[in-house]
Amino acid sequence: MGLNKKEPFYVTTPIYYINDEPHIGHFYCTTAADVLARYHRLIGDDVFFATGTDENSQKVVEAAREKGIGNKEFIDSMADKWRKTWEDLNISFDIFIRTTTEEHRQSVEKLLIKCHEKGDIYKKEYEGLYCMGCERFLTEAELVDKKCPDHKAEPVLVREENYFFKLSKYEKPLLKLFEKDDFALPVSRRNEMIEFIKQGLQDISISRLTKGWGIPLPLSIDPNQDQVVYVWFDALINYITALGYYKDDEKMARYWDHSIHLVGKDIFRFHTIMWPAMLMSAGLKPPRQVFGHGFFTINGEKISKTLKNVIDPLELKKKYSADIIKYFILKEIPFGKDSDFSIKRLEERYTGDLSHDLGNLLNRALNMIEKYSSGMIPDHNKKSDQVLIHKEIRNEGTGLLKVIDGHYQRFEFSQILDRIWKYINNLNKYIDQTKPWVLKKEKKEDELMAVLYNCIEALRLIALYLYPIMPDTAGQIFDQIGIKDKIETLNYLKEGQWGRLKPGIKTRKEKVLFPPLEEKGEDDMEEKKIESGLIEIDDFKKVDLRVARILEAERVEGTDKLMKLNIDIGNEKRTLLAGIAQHYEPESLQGKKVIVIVNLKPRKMRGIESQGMLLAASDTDGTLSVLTVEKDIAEGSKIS
RNA sequence: CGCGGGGUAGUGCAGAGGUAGCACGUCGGGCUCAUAACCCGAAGGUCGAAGGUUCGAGUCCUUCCCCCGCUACCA
Repeated sequence: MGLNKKEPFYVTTPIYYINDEPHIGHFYCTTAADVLARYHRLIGDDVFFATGTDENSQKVVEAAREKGIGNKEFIDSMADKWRKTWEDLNISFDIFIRTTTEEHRQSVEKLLIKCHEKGDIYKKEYEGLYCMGCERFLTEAELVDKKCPDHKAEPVLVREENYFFKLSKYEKPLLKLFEKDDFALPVSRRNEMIEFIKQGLQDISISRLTKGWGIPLPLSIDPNQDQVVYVWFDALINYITALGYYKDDEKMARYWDHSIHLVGKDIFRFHTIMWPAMLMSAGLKPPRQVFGHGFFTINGEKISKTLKNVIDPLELKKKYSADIIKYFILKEIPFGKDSDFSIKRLEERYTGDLSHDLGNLLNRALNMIEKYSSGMIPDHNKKSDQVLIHKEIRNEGTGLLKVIDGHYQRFEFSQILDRIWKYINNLNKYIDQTKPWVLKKEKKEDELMAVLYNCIEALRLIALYLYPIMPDTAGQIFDQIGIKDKIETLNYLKEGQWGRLKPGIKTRKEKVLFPPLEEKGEDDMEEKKIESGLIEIDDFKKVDLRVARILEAERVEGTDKLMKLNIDIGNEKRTLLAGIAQHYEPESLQGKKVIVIVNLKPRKMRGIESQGMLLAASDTDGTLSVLTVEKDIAEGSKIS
């Protein structure tokens, strides 16, 4: 790595789970990979950038059946959705990997056979607690109340004959791998993994009895052909399928030694322990680097489908451009840490940093050039280079190139933006100090032209530096300055020098960059009201509240809090679940008139569908009281 | 319980032994090229608590408190 050597560079995102909908967290990781890819292309490296979808999960079958379509139809439509999402968000991936392709099947087979030849795969009967939701075996220690903590379902005792991979054999080589201090980042997570290995590794099951979906084990390993490869084991292999491992493509030799996996902290262990071991077994090198980034909360809450706080990046893009979102997520979070995502913060950043600092700077510089230099880039005034204030602005600008490179090597995206913005602020200051409008009045033409040139030249550098993170914005700045070249085609090192901008070019000031948000209209107002906690009467009217009479109540088996209620809402009877079992006896509820939301989207819990929600009040002492009506009133009565 | 992360200005964060910093917000001033913008200045902190080490402690040690995650049955 480094600015002077041109090297191959291979960056990957995880392949995303095909049943998921893309959300801001996926976008975060993918953006980081995109930024790295763009930066390395810019400095002249030979870049390959892979992303894709993980499609061999058992749950595909269920999901397809639920939708009433074929498996293939389902995965094709979902894969399409993921690919389109990234395309729409201007992600510059080179390949989109799908694990249901024949190529991937061949990769998996090839790698497995290598591991098998090495003697690292064996058959063993296994008995364990299997969670259908997770598609994995759980240990006793992981269970909460005998249930899977993620899926709240009791795992089933499964006895299966499976194929195992000798992970335990690789403890020492793995520890050795971790000695390379930049193999696994950030350091905190690296240390955790080292501790984990030191506690001893267990062999892992890598196959499941077939249920008609997934990659069959190679014939030479499983003569019965009744097992498919465990989805996790096959998923990791996508990273080499992308390089044509199955056909010994030259890409494998070219890129593999330069691989960087960006992954979420949740799957860091798979990528830094299991995956390297698999590769070593197959006679391949481990990945060069794995980076585990942090997670977002949304307005302080964990991203969760049940909380309905999943933010679709494409929805967000309708109001804020991809560049704006990218700026925000990379600026706001030190890569590797967790942080919060909120529209309020995003808008604050937009107004302060993008609109007022950068947008306004470009606008004022172009305006002055139009006014004082008839829209032409003025001549580069050599004499001014000796004046301290001008010299400083030049040096800071050209010096950034190296500083930024250092931050890229360490994945410090927020620092890159910090440094660029420091420069933007200094430029604003520079204009204030040199006062071009005074120079004009005093007819100091030479100095005026020097200042104008320096401003616009500095903005050219800013655009250049900004390109990997905000490609559209950078392009627009180039356009408005009047430069015809596309940034991605330029020689970065050369363009990072001062004075590349040729005098005499006509500037092309267009629409202002990052206009104030208010102009965007009513959506905005609504958003603000919600943020401030105020709602419109119409918002309230969306909620259909009714009086209901409880017919029967019973505790839900195996839960502390859930009570199953059969209720009568006048024209129909319904079942709903309420978390009140610790506060009420079932008998005492019978016949009670209570208040329920009847138009709430039904939701299944513990296998029972709850068709509504019971309203109750609770205080900080933990007292809970169900809402009821003050006079007897017919069930089904509307509340408004 | 245990293991991690964290508690620093109104808010969001940085700092890891030597005069408490940044951004936003607030207040005051300047400027007029500009997107009610930009620039300058000020106010604002007993750095979670208590003890200790040290000439000197956000920074090291000990104990404790609180928040968050691992580990969300409040649909």
